[in-house]
Amino acid sequence: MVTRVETAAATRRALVDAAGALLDAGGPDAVTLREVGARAGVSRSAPYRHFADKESLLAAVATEAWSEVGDALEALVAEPAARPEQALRQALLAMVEIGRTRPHLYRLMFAAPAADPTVVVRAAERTQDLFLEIVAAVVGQGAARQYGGLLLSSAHGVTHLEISGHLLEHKWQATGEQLVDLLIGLLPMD
Amino acid sequence: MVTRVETAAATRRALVDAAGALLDAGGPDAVTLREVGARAGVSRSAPYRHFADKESLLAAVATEAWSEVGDALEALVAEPAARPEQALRQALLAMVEIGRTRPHLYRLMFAAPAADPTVVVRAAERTQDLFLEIVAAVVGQGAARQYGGLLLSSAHGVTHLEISGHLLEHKWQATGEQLVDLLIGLLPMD
DNA sequence: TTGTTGAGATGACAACGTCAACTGAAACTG
DNA sequence: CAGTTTCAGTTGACGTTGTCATCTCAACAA
Repeated sequence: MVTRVETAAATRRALVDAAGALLDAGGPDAVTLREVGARAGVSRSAPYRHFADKESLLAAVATEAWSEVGDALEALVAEPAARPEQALRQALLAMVEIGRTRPHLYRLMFAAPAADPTVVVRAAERTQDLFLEIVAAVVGQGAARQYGGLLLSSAHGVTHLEISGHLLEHKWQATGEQLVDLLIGLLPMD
Repeated sequence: MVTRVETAAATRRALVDAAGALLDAGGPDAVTLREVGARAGVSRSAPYRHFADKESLLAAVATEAWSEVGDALEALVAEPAARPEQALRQALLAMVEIGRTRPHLYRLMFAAPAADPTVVVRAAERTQDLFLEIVAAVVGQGAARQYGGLLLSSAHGVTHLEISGHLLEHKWQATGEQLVDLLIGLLPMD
């Protein structure tokens, strides 16, 4: 027996998945409501039963991506972490990694704030709370707040520059990993 | 006497200016070829006499923006610069500044690489060469290449995070300026 | 059973990027 | 000078897109 709310939830899932798949495969322009609907097995304007408009659908995709990053960080925090700076390194490289494997999704996560940015920002906030914990284990509770902002910004900058083709390796002679390591080396250890 | 090449050049200028103005005023979605043409005093498909397509027009806007940043850096390099780290600070804060005043243009400058990214990248290359000089004056010629990549990435990350609404001040208790100063303070002075 | 609800389908519309065909004046050629 | 070419610009049209109004119909409530 399939209830109505069950099929509705399943459709919503299929819509978000389809949008994400199209985004990965062909970039933002490839995400059309018609194609999203087709892949989800419904028709072109069915998404309007689940999202206010196209922007809201994309916001849902971004929110899920942030949640996944949050889960990864949560795993890092949960571990014993003999070497705190190793956990920090993994956290920063996780950003570089997702940027490389899913650049369009990464861009979406940092897209221009929507009319009502609360949904995406709230998901990002949890992520940054966890990140703050990881940083505190390295530089201490007191300095974590300022260094956390710098570390997050730098890792994002490295990632975003790299997927934009602006991190010219022949000029800087540095990969994303090397820049992350260089940054961590500059930190005052607690 | 107005020659044909003169009016053509003038039209091209007007098109680029109109596109930039529309971008600043209403974001990427507000830049339609029809409106660009109208503001430039020509009609909807006139831009195709000057640019291959809409993407090429936007690439021209981005290229000009990179040139302006390059000019600003050139002025910094030309000065005597009693304190090299002050020049570096100004260079980094220039990125934060343009991001704040013209966020949509800033995003365009770091947009996804086009099919043929050579045009934009070449303009960015000059900018980064100048930036390399400024960095070398602070950390020395040898270390400039690795630290330059880090500094550029970090400043971009701070700026991009800020205009994306993801640099949560209540969490990190740090403005863009403070993060830039913090980063500079970490550098090994030559 | 009958009425209500809400997910989905369909038709339609305006706006958009883009192209083909056309126009006219400047620039060149003899 | 006349004839020809070139090319910036216009207009008409086409396919695609996001979105809305309307309709359908199965799940639920009474």
